[in-house]
Amino acid sequence: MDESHRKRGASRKRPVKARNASVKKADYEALAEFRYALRKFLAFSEEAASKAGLTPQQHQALLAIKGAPDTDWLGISQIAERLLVRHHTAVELIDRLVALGLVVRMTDPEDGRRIQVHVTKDGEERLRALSAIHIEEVKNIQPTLRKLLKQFYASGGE
Amino acid sequence: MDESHRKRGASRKRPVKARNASVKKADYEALAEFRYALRKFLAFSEEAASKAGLTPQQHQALLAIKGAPDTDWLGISQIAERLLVRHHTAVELIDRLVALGLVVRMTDPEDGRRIQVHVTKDGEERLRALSAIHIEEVKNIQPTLRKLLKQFYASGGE
DNA sequence: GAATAAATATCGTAATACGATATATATGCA
DNA sequence: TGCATATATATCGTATTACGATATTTATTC
Repeated sequence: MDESHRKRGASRKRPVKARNASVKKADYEALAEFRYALRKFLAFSEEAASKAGLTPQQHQALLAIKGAPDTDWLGISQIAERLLVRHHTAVELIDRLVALGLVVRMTDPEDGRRIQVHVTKDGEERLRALSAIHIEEVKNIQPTLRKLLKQFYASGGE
Repeated sequence: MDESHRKRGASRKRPVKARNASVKKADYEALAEFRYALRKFLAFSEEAASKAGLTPQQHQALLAIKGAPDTDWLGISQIAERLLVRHHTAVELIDRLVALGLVVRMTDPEDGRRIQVHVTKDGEERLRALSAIHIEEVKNIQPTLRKLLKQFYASGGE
């Protein structure tokens, strides 16, 4: 729809910003490959979590808590932030993790509204096993990912 | 569950593969950060697709088709493969895209069982706009992603 | 100490991926 | 040729889960 604009742009010495004027076959291929790689990694992660008896979100919640800088617990809202979901979604998620005995709720002594979500011994063990194989996997896919990212250096711009 | 094995391994001069023996705080943080970055990118993508009137999966289906090497169409099964979903999930997904007028079904002249899913003019335009901003975004997050990946070079091993 | 804000919780709903199953076409082989 | 089996796509009912709307509890402010 911007063909005419491109033409006008092309009449200048240098087009200001070609934007979506030219997205080439190679660009689609690069994006598609990149997304496929991400999906593969995410699928690997889901499979691993599933084998450990966890849903992907449960795994990510545990990781968010143990991966928090400085502390070993998080509040509901902070978990929601890190997981990019709404507060009440985090509430429900934590409900299920509590039911599984993988986290516990403790009211914050300094603010009665807030609760601290702590990972239990059992939760920590499962997360540790999962994390170990994830580190391996990230190492494995790193070269592929780097190669795919590199394709975008010269892409799409003009 | 493999604690005993670890113990036995630890009695050797050098543990063969410490695996999940030691996953440190920094490892959890690195994994958590990495996943957060992926979520952010995926959220950006969802938002962009949504603004274009598409679900994330619809966007990915269009991208998979136009991003297929050598051809400009794909069969249902191939779409399912690239999207890592079951065949019938892809069928339903394509149903919705057909309803939106973004793709069309054409029976393959060489195999009556197979159908070719082609992207329409309208579908292509939407995908082009989406792809342009995605290329921009990937360029933007590249440095962050590379930095995060780098953290895994020395991680978790032993 | 009443009003407002912040954190967490509850409930009903909608979207979608899935398993089980069905249909249509192709292929192999006696 | 014709039947058995395989492959590709389609249909239907179900379960999971994230969400919006709303409620409850505790803090804060003036």
